[in-house]
Amino acid sequence: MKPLTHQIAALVRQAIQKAQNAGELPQADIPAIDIKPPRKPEQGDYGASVALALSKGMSKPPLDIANIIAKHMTKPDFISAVEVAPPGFVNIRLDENWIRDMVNILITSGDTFGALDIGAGKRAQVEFLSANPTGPITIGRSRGAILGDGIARVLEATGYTVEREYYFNNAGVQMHNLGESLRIRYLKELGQDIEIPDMDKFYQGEYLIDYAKDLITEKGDSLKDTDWEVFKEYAEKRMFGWIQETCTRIGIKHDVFFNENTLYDTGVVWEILDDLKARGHVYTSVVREGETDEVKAENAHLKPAQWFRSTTFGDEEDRVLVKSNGEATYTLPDIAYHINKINRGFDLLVNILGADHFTQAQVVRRGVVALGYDPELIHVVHVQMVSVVRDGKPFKGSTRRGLFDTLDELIDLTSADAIRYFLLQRSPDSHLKFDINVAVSQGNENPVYYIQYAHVRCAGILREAAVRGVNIDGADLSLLGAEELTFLRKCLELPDIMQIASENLSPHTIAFYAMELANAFHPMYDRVRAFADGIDPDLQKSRLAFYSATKAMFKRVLDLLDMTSPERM
RNA sequence: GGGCAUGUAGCUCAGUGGAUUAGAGUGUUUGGCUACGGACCAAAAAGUCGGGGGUUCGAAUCCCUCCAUGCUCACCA
Repeated sequence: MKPLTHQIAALVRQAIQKAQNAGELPQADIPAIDIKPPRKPEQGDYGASVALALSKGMSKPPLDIANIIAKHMTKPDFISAVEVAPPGFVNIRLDENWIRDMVNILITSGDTFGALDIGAGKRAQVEFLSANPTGPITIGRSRGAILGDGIARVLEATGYTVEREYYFNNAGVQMHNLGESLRIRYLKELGQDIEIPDMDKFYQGEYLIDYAKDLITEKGDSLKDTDWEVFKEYAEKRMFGWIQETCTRIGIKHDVFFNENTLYDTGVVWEILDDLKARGHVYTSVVREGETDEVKAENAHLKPAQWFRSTTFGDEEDRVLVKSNGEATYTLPDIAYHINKINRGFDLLVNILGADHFTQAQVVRRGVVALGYDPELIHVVHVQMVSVVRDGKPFKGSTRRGLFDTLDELIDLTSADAIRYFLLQRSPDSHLKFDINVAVSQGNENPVYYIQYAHVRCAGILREAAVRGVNIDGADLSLLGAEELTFLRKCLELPDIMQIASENLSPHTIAFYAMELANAFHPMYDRVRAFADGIDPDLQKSRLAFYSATKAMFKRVLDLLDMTSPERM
């Protein structure tokens, strides 16, 4: 089904047009019609404020306009009443029997409830977690990973065919450093007295010591005169396996692993460079065009590099594509990669990056424009930093040093469900504080339990029903009262939530909704008993049907978040 | 100094121009368990929506400005 607000907005628009055609309202542009629940439930289920916005252009009091709109509104089966309220709201009441029928819909097809077709026939690609495989996944990086997978799930649920891709940066200096670091560990493990070089470049993670030991077990000292490349290959392979293992633990599975190396192997990187040159966007120089003599003198010792004249496309300064030593910077293959993605024919490209990559993403975007491609296809979602807190104090780590704040460690301490929810519940724009103590806790402050407990309670009712031999055949839904209807109204919001989450690439709205849904459930559960003393068999049946639907609803929402739906806790 | 983002209850955060009274969770205070599992429920207190201007019927939301915080401005990736 389509979101109710969109269906109602269409009806309001039709009513305005009918009134205009009948000469009861003057011709005027109709603005976007926003449908929201009124502040107070007794004012109706949904309301439109469009009469207020039309008042000026139509030179009529908003209340009059609202009355005319209401008069021309058609009422499909889901609407029972259209009312007008000052200063000019058009309010809609849903038909209660239609709402009750939600129970049947949820029982029979709850697993697809809220699915939309806005991406039908379209292919989307979500690229996330891409990085040098120089270390395990940290908590900081896991935010982008969870968000990327969350976005992919939302897009799937709203009709897109989705590919999840990992761009594997296995070329470049950092990987060289990783190989060199392993080589040194290997030689040290062999007993050689080697000084650990420049701390900035050396990866200190203890896992490299383990890898070195494993290498000695496998190959003995046969690699002692080998250079860094063999070690890089080995470290990369091990690291890749580790990262994938962690992904599996948290429920993330990529469909495509794209190796940066292939861009070099196929020569695409240099084709892109030639294309940029042919278009006149590249120049060869020691320093940027227009630099002062002072800067020129400082850099006089360098050989010329090749520069992308990105200032043509609004950049603050030009960027190096090929260093004076002849190697490409990260920028050039990154542009080539994005061109590659565009050429694969996706309708939507989503790229999850840390906020620290903002400038880089802008440069790539300008490169795409310079090559004559449409950058609008590419949606970059920047996640703000995660600051990890433990016992009220900042908790920091670094991929290059030891094993601090890894996602693995956090999964060990908490659960995949808790991490999923915590990292998904906030807007990507917010600076997320991850409190390890809260995530670890099994108490009230942890919303994961509150949501899952709703599902557990429903499961408990179903178990009780089985014991009592009660089933839902022939349940009379008209027996469901105001409390149940309030909850079902909340369920009806899911399609709207899905649309917002899909269009804005914001799965956190679903996480919030899950909390609201649980918040609507628990108070009702306390008052609406299925099997307490004195409840007659017909009412037991209808309430059992209702809780069966409720269970399906929580299962659906938890599935959307890729969280488990426990039967017991 | 430039760019991006953030600033909403003690804390963590929703809120994509609409309803005399700005929401949720948590925390605080008070009350409720012979239970379809209390990991729950009920109630209360708690806010100059960072400050100041502006736009209009109407602003937490849009514009300007100032303040504060994070990230970023490499021939690193």
